[in-house]
Amino acid sequence: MIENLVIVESPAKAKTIEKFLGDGYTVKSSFGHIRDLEKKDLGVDIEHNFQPQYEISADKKAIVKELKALAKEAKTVWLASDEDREGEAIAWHLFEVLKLKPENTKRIVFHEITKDAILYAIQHPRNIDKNLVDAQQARRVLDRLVGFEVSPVLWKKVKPSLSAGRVQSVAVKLIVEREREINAFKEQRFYRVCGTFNTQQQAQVKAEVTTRFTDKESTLAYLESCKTALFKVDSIDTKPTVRKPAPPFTTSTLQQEASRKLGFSVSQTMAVAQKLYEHGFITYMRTDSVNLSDLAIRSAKAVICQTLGEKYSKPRNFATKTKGAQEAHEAIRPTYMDKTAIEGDRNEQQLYELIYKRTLASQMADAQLERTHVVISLSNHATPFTATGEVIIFDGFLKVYMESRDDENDEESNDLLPALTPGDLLQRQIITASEQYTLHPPRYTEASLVKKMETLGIGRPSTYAPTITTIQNRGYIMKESREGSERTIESLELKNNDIQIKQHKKIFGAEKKKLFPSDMGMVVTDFLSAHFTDIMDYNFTAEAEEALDHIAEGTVEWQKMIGEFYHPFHETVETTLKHSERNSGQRILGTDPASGKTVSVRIGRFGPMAQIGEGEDVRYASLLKGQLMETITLEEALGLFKFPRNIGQYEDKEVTIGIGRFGPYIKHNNVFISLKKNEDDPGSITLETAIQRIEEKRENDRNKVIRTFDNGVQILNGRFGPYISYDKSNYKIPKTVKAEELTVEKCMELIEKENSKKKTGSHSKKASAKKEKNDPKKKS
DNA sequence: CAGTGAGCGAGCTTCCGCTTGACTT
Repeated sequence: MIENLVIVESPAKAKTIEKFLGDGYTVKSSFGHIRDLEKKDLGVDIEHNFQPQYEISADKKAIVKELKALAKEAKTVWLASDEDREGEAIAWHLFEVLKLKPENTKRIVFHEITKDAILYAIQHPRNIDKNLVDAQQARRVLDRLVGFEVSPVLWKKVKPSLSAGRVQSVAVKLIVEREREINAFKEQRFYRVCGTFNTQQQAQVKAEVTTRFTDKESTLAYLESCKTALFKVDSIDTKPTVRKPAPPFTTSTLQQEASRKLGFSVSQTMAVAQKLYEHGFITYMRTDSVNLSDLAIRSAKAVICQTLGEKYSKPRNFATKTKGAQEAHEAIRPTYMDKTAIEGDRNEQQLYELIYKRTLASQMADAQLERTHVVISLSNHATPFTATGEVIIFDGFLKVYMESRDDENDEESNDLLPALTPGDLLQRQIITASEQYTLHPPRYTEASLVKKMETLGIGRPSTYAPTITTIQNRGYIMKESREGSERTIESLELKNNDIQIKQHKKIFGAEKKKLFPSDMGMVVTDFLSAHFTDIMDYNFTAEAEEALDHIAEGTVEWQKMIGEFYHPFHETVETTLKHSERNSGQRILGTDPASGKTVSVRIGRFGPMAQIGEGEDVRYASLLKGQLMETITLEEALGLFKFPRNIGQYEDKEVTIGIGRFGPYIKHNNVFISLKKNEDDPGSITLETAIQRIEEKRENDRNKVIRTFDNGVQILNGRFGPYISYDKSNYKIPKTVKAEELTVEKCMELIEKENSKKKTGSHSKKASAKKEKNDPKKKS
């Protein structure tokens, strides 16, 4: 017999709370939602007022069984899921599934995991808020209807297995639209003029001309004026400014900062944060709130006063500005502010340090700065130089932490300007005019996409990372790094009385881990935008949220809201199925000069391809990585048909260059070798480089086998280090063992161990259910 | 692994948000 059963969403939370509550309380976790709409079918009975058809999720059967048994013998069941729409629904589903009785069921909520907060919650139970539950049901049903009615339209009109949804389709659209902005961007060349000057006291001042010169002639003319000009300090403007610390982390801002400062992907950030959370180092990592508990604010204050002094302390609470924030949790912060560092691997330590500093800084005093703006005029030209300097009067929070920005530019400004007074004459040292190009809008990174989605109110802290993974797995977008191309840049340098023209090389257009749309992403976005304008509208979610609020307030019935959306929506689905053309994104590029036939591109069964001619006597070629149907030229397309191409002989065997399913390759003596992605161009690779690749491949193959035993066991070198191969299966080697020292007996032992582990694993229902769920059908 | 792109039809795919492991060639 147990006295009290408390059910929360997260097991880590359960452990902590159990400690606070002590004897008489059994605290268990539901592991999130336990029930969902039917997995296979639509799961919504449209005929009967959109009645949802729920089933216990396959991976929750065991936990439901356990909770049922415990609930049966408990005197009181406390439903302590999160205080938001989803949490309320979880409580209600638990109530229904566990067949709880109203008289011994209590609903409690707390936003912070402290003893006081939990004891207070126990003192103030309430009932399940059915209106809030209904808002969740409406949200769930809406997403199901959109996803499961639009996706099949794509299967018929574009390609099987594609997906569409309220969140993912709009996320892809953001990437597609940005790519088109970039393609439409006309870059402009200009000259940026910078100079260094000396004061009478030989102190240096760096200054810049803020107006841009668009051509070389006017730039040269300006430099000519500089030759003979007198430079005079015209005006000095000094303004005090304050800088305020950023609020503590939410999921979104943590993902952004970890990406900028540590180079983490959003899913990596979440995985590391999960570890920190499980070890009790930080509070919950999926949150949209910037709120800190009183306890946290007090202990931050104590730490700041003790280590830095009282003048650095400024306790504050931040207001959440994010659209649709539900604020069921605190901001992400260290559990204990006096813990400046933790044990763990490098990533964990780095992320903890980031969270620690951000939290501490948020409770610190503003930084006091003084910004000085100096105008330096020329005696013979109207366009002045300006110099800016910034001096920190009081560093405040900057002592600890400084937020990074997406558009970090390397333009240096003077931190410190020498003492100047208006009328001072300055001595020109070097003046440089360097050629520059205006920059196209930046491509999204994973983290900046999350930021954009958050401002649009699309997606939730728990879904940002999975959504980005999904649209990559579906092939709508790719994360890629691209090497830019080298350009020769000119700079005009005025020194003494000479103007010298110098040339140097600079890389342009390099991209690091940026999001690019695929042809499929573009075709699907265009198709959906043409037929489902409302769902593809960036405001769709925000408007839906507004309607959900009315349901939560109890002023609108959830089925009414769904009905108003569904009927016109379903009409659109039907007419699109009936009337729209199959869409392959076909584009006519022109005519092939050799044959006079039409050259076009479209998405075929195996992806984007180019085609010469139609009907009989047609030739096909796959597009290369990095080529887009939208931007490929006729010449580039024709180039694809020059393969396979013989480039010579090596060891009396032909060397040919071809393009296959996995991109360009070298074929020699029936061996295939991939070209190096960024170095080798299939159109121009020389025999010499090809031979080098062949030799490299041979060398790698030689190194691949570390050892072969008589019974067929091999120790091989793989992408992730050494591993054991036996009977067509691979087995990992524990980090504690050196691969070279493995004996055949030890190998067999490891194989046995791994095999027995697998057997027990696949017996559990949990494991097999998972397998169906994730599988990005990519990779081979 | 590496040349593919017909057409038919069966049977499958798909959403968003809550939660963790399991699993890595």
